[in-house]
Amino acid sequence: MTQPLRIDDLDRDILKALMHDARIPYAEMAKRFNVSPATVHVRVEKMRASEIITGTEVVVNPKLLGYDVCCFIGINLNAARDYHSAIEKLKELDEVVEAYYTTGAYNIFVKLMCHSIEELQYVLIDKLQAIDEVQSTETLISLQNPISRNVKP
Amino acid sequence: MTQPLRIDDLDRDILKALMHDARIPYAEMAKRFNVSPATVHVRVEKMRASEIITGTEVVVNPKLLGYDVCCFIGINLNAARDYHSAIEKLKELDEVVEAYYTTGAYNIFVKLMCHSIEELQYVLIDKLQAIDEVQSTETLISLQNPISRNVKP
DNA sequence: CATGAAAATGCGAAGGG
DNA sequence: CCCTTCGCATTTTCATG
Repeated sequence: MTQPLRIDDLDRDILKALMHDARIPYAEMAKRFNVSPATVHVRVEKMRASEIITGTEVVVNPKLLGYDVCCFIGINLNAARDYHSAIEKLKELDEVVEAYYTTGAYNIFVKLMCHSIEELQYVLIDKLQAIDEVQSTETLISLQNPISRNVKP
Repeated sequence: MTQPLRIDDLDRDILKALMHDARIPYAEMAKRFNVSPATVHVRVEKMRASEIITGTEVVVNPKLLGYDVCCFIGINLNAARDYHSAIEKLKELDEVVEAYYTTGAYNIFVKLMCHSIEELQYVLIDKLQAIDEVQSTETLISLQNPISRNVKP
């Protein structure tokens, strides 16, 4: 896996198209980029094999699923060595959708999605702060998400 | 749009499957959930129409595209009313992949992806801090991303 | 990298519980 | 009203040049 793969402009174009719509027909990309559908197929397979493309997923609107509250929480641990066990416990909380090991003010930084402020309060107090390894937390509530996109290939 | 749509267990199962693999055949979901492929089709169309599903995308590995540095930056603006114009300028920076309007210590919170620490330094000093509306920034570098997933339908 | 044919999948109409 | 069966159209996939 992960050989030092060469990505050319065609790969980049295909990738950009697929990052915008994973179900766009190969024939359409072929027409757009002036190659045959089979060539598109080969390139996509190559990028899957080299794990540049790791999968596909539908994009959902969390609000319409009832997730109205989005926030970030900086976590300080009692001891830095508690990192791994803390992460394992965070994985069990469905509300934690992202976690990062960070330098700076916090040991762990997480993104949380909740149905309501009440639920956030419950998750924060009774689930997150109930974790032994957690020493303190700092919460940042997001009111709006004006930019959300992927890296440029 | 967005009528108060009822989501039942079948919808949830289909959604979960599609969030894991947007190209899973309807026939396979049909077998798994004991309904006909056409029913799966109808449910997916319903969720697309109600905008619970807003699209599909391939999942890429940013590291293999050369994006080795991920960080979060808290931004304070000179004045809170500068929010909209600041966001417009942030949109023009390809390295800014997410932005949030937040309560608490910062006005705006962004996620940045860069190819290297050198590029981060350049983006931070010559692009981000060069924005008139920006008063100060605080950077949080992510060394690892042990949790990354979607909300539970 | 292109061609073309075979297999798989998506799609929508029409009918039944 | 929702689900299913069925047939056609599109798309993917692969062998060959």
